[in-house]
Amino acid sequence: MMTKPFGKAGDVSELVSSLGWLDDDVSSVDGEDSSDMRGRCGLTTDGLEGSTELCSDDMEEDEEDDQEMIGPNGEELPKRRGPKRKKVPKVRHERVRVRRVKANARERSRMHGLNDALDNLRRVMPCYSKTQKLSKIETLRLARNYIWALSEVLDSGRSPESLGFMEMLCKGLSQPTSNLVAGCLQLGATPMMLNQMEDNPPYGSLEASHLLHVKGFKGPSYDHPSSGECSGGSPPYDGPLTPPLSISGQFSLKQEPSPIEGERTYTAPHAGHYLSSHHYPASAMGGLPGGQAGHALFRPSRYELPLEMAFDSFAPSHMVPSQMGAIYSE
DNA sequence: TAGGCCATCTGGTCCT
DNA sequence: AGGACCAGATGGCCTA
Repeated sequence: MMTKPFGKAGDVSELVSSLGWLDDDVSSVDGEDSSDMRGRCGLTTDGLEGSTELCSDDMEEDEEDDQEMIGPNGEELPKRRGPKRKKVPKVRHERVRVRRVKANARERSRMHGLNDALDNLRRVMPCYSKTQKLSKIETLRLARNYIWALSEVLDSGRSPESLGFMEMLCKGLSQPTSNLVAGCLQLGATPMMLNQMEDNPPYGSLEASHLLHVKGFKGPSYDHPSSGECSGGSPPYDGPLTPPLSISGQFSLKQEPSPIEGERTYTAPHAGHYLSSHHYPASAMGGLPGGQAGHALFRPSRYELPLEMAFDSFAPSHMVPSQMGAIYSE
């Protein structure tokens, strides 16, 4: 990944300076810390370049140390009292810089690991596409809902094909994401699913979330992930990771309070709210809009379709807009 | 142009 | 001392 110039480092140091953090007195606290702080001045790209300009201010201050202080009106100010500030050797600055560069690299690596984990999480969500990634926050919300919904299936025998299941999945999600999830669950073996077949490598460590598809899950009778073959091994890859559910049940407008988000209220449905924003995943239509290379993040609003088209593709034949109340309502 | 999302840098804190 | 983790700041990219 390319590194970017850290353009505001100078601004920060200015701010810090204006706050007096770079005052001479700082040197009496800890030489390394103060030099570390001053070392931010002039940091450019990743701290890899610009090492020569690093801490140039610091050196200038060192020189000022030996000069007479001049007041705002040109008058001579008394020489600063107190212990003479130690000159921080360049070697130390270099050490600090190297430490910072290494820390940056570690931090990048750490964040990449975090993003990889998030990607793995995306792959086991009910709607996954390599080319249309859910945002981080939406991924986490959907994962939470997914766990919650699957737990409900296990505990209460609620059918994963019920509207309630999808409602649980969509609670708290943005409307575009809700629409995406709803679309995925209803479309079954859609182009998106085919896309996943191609996109997904064998990936078995999170099989619990595939249970609806992989194991032909029908309800509580399914082996709990904590037992049997699902407990420790990695079952062979068995098709798309997303459970290709088809919502065959009648939509109801019943709103249940969320046990995991009590503060959120889902009010009475707005007529035609479901898919009302016309947001529609292009991959569900069999392809992505061209161009826009380099930005894989899911931008649902880019894939707008007229509401009628969306319904034609999403909704079961028996479903009418008036029945599709507040899948998502906020 | 505003807003959302992201990657990166950074300093602070805690732990080993 | 150094690494992991965290949160704030910042700028880039993209879309509406």
